Amino acid sequence: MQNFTKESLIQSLIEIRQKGWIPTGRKNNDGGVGNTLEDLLGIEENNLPIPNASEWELKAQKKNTTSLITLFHMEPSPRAFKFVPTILLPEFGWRHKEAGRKYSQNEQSFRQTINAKGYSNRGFTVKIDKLDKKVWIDFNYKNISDTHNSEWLEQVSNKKLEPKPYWGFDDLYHKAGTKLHNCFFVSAESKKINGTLHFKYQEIFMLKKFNLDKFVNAIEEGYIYIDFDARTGHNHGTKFRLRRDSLIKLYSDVKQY
DNA sequence: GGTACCTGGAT
DNA sequence: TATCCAGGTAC
Repeated sequence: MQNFTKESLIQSLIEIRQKGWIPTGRKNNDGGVGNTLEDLLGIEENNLPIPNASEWELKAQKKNTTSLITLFHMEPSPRAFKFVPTILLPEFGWRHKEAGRKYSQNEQSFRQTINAKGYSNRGFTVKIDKLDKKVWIDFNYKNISDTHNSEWLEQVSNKKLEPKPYWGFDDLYHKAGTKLHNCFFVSAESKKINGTLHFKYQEIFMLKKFNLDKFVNAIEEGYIYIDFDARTGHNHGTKFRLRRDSLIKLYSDVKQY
């Protein structure tokens, strides 16, 4: 991999911006805007839990989306329980919308995008305990809305989530500190040209000094979401996510190029 | 092949 | 905003 410095990254990103419309390098992949940016920088695809380019993490996002930005992936503790594949998906999951069509008849889904502000309509929420220094997941069937089908309501009624999935502050600090300390955020316009998705990279933000206290406070105040994203055939992992404005606020030093 | 990471979405 | 969701790789 190329050995980037801050200066060479800024230069490369500005050159990419000057190229204008660039075809996606990943057809049929929602992550195309980020993958294509990595391709242009000569970064090989990997799943290593480290910054993309030397000490710099890269985030890209389509301009016209309201989707959340993923900070990182981390499965909850205790790891031995393997919460998502052995508990949350089989015991609390529901029939996938594409079961019997795109997927098998038995395809289950467990997707929850939740924060500390309140319970989702499937009864899940994020809790934060500053004394025990952990973020944990609660489930309470009393908070389930009755809009769900009776089969699922029956399945989870009176069910308890025990033990609670959690993330220790120290683990979160280590993950965020090593992966997110410095970051470039790049936005891109997108459109199809002759049927192929293209991106035009535009705003370039240099974000320095990720602030761990602000990170925990953002979880507590509900600006950071925990996003479970599993179906039977593919667990995409459990993510910590937030909106663009919230991402920028987590850094102490922000510059736009 | 299961699990846990990576890159991100639409309505 | 809430509730759903995508294609990849390492081990």
